[in-house]
Amino acid sequence: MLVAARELLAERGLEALTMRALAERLQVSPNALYSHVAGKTALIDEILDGVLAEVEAPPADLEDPVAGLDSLMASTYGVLLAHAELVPLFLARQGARGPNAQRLGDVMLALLARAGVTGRRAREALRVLLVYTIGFAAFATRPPIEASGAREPPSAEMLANFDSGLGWLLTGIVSPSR
Amino acid sequence: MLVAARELLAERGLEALTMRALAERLQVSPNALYSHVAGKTALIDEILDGVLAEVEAPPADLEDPVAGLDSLMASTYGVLLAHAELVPLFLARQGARGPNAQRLGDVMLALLARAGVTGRRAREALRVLLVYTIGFAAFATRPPIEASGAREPPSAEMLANFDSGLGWLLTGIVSPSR
DNA sequence: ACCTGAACACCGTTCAAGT
DNA sequence: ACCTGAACACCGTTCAAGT
Repeated sequence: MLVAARELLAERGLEALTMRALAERLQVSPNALYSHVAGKTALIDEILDGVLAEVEAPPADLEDPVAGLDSLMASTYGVLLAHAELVPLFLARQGARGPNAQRLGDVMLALLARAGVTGRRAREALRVLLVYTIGFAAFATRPPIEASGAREPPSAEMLANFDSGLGWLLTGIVSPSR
Repeated sequence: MLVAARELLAERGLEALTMRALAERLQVSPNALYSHVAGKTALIDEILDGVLAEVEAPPADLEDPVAGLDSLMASTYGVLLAHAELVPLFLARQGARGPNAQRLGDVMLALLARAGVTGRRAREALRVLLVYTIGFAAFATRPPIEASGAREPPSAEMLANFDSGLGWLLTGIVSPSR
């Protein structure tokens, strides 16, 4: 059922992911799905969390926690772009919940702690980094609102721009608070 | 019709904004609404753009364009928080379209130009600032995904955190490119 | 355990017709 | 110009019943 949902999403997009369409693809009646999942949002949560399994942990030989955060968020960004059709769902659900999201959050907090950022400030930094990453993926994925012309695919330039902003944020996060 | 929609939104939230509910509130049949607006998303676009009219332009006696951007984004953030129930819509629509959004974008681009940021880099900076501001409003507005405990209202601390990140971003944006 | 038939309570939108 | 009645083509979900 999860794989059928992902196929549907990949082939026909977000709006086509409907319990009824999913049932039809599985050659089953719509309500049969409720024997396997609590509801549509539970299904979506499972899909989103599954995608996060693709995020790569920073290389173990990295001694610099800030470089680790940089690497981790860049990987997350890449995974989001690779599943562009899901980005609006990540936005709507403000991330994901589930074991993979939990693990990702823990890794981020550990890296922040190693960088000397703890407690409330660490939780705030985590929020900012997630907002930035998911938000950027959303804008890279769909045309910007001032749509002036060409609709480009996620470009190397866009990725570079993401990296710049990420660097600015990380610098600020680990700099001494005012 | 627009005021009725805003009332519905304020009183009963996002999910209650339905063409049928709106029609009922206006004591009119659902399809009658289509004499006044092209469809539901057109209605939403009008509402979102209307909210942006509340954003205050930076004070005219500010000679520093970066301070102007700081002020402008802070005002935008405040307006978004004041309409928390609309933030998910801003996310979904990735901003707003309409005269007010247009004007806001133009002011931002003018300030960026005065700060020496033009062309593609200016458009990217605009995107980043919007992503950051809307994304932060979304996270300030609803519980974060790692929801560890208390659900706080948008706090002074959250606003301070927004300001910090905004400062980091602005610093990076106007610093010479690598 | 997992499915079906039937239904409930909704949606947004269109069309023809009325005033 | 602005409205209505009726309908279309959908949704997610529940319930009772079957195997």
